[in-house]
Amino acid sequence: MKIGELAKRTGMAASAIRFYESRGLLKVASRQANGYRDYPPEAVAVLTIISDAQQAGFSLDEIKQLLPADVSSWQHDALIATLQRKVADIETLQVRLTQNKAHIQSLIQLIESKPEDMDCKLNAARVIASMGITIDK
Amino acid sequence: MKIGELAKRTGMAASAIRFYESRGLLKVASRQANGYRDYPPEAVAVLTIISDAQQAGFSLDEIKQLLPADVSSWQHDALIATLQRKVADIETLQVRLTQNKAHIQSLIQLIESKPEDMDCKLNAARVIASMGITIDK
DNA sequence: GCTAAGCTTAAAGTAAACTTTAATGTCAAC
DNA sequence: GTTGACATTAAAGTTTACTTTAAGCTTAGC
Repeated sequence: MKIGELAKRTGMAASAIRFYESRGLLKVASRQANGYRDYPPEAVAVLTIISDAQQAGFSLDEIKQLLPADVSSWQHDALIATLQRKVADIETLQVRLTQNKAHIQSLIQLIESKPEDMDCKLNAARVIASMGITIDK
Repeated sequence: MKIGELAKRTGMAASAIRFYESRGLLKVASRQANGYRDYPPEAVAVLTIISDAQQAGFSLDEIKQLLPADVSSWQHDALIATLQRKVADIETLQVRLTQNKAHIQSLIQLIESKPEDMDCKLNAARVIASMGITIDK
């Protein structure tokens, strides 16, 4: 498959795919007789992994560590340790998000129940104060 | 409080604080007689909000929308709409994180249960294949 | 045979979020 | 009264993750 189709299938730009190759995340694609890159179907899966890992908060360098050029050289323990660190990171972020969400929701409550006679500035101050208290770590 | 102490208290670099001011996230600090920035204690809370919001995946521009320069000019409805959009964003992110976490965990299971007699390449291929399947959106 | 779409490359550009640099000013301590 | 820590500014530099550009092949359709 040529780069355009791979791009279409993964939703990525062809330029991004070439970029990943240049950064060593993708092994150098074989070429057709005309010099065009020729990808095997598995390339879709690899790009999907890259995009998913990115969404999970991995940087391209981290992903590169997870997907070394030579697949057969994966280091069992290092790989597991990395993955476990990521799970821990995700859990930390989840706790954070849950708290922030609760705090934003109580803020919405607070603003919606704003007493009509309370002047704008006081209300704003109250909002700020509540954010300071509730979003605080 | 001067910028150095604010930096120490928030764990941010002074240059970052000046940068936030320049980008309009922080209202322009008042100055001491000597020209040094002078911050009220609340500045710590505001910076904490900024840092928390960032960790939750908000860009500085988004945070700026949440924390306009002139606090007294907050528009009730717009504010609530913004906050509700943020809750929705957080929920989207939560779903994604939950999925990614599950996928990483099943990957760990898979790698840990690697049959001893399975050669490296086959195992790696299995891992890749499973990532394609499991991490897929 | 021509045009348009799609491929190639290297190199430059972009956006976000800062940091670093350089040149200078202030202030507390010795 | 000079050293050293901390402050100021504008401007340039950095990193990440790409995109865009320019200039030039290849290929499919009319």
